[in-house]
Amino acid sequence: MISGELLKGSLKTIVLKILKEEGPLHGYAISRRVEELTGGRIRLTYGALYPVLHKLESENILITRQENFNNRTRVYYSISPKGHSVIEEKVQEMKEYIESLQKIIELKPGLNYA
Amino acid sequence: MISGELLKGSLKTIVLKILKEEGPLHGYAISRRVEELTGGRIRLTYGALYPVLHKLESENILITRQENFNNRTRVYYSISPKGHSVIEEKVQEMKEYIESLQKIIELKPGLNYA
DNA sequence: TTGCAATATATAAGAATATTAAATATAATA
DNA sequence: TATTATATTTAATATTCTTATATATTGCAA
Repeated sequence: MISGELLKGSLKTIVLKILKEEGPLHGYAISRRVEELTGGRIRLTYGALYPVLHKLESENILITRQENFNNRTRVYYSISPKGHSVIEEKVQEMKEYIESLQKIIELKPGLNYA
Repeated sequence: MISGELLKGSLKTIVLKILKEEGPLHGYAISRRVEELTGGRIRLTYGALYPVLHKLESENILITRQENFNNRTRVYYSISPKGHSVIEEKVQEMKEYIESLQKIIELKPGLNYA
């Protein structure tokens, strides 16, 4: 698995994008979906995931709906009207970030300046 | 500029890859090179950069050479023998991470499961 | 039928890592 | 002369993640 170090800062964008395209989903399902999409390489720990979901809800970026399923509570999250523009920004930012990282990762041996 | 949030966890790999391909370089030059490569989108703040360089040196991943240039001290960093294998791992990890992020970012609207 | 894995959410303690700001100092340029 | 660029360092603070713990049900296998 990819070290959690790299995940820092991306978690919010990952959650929002998944919810935008495939929501409403509950926390556990988001986590499984990310694992599935990335071949198990990215795993969202619940200690990080749920606090992020709660924060996004408190910021009115996500809205929730509670349901009972087999006596277990499920909290379904989806994007609020306000949330959509936030997601577009976050996704755009991540695309630029990925492009930037690729320019560095694909560097070939160059001149040595010293 | 890209929010620092995303940078977390990537900084070390960025520094190591730059030094591998274009080192030896001093801290200030590393920062400028990253800015140049990413069109100003990634800026390494010195409060983050120098502590990382010091840490990598203390872990024997980087080695240093001090020089005087116009009465200013420059500390040139380069990769130690031990460092090369560390870099390969880090770069490979980042490649996989980028691939994983792309799978999420490129998601198209799908079935709504709820 | 007993125990384990999977499902489902929540939160506290701690570690790691970045930002911001402040300090220091010289050279080059306007 | 004042500002910008060069060059490094460190402390205080904020953020964000991991790990561990708690709770509780369902389904499957031994």
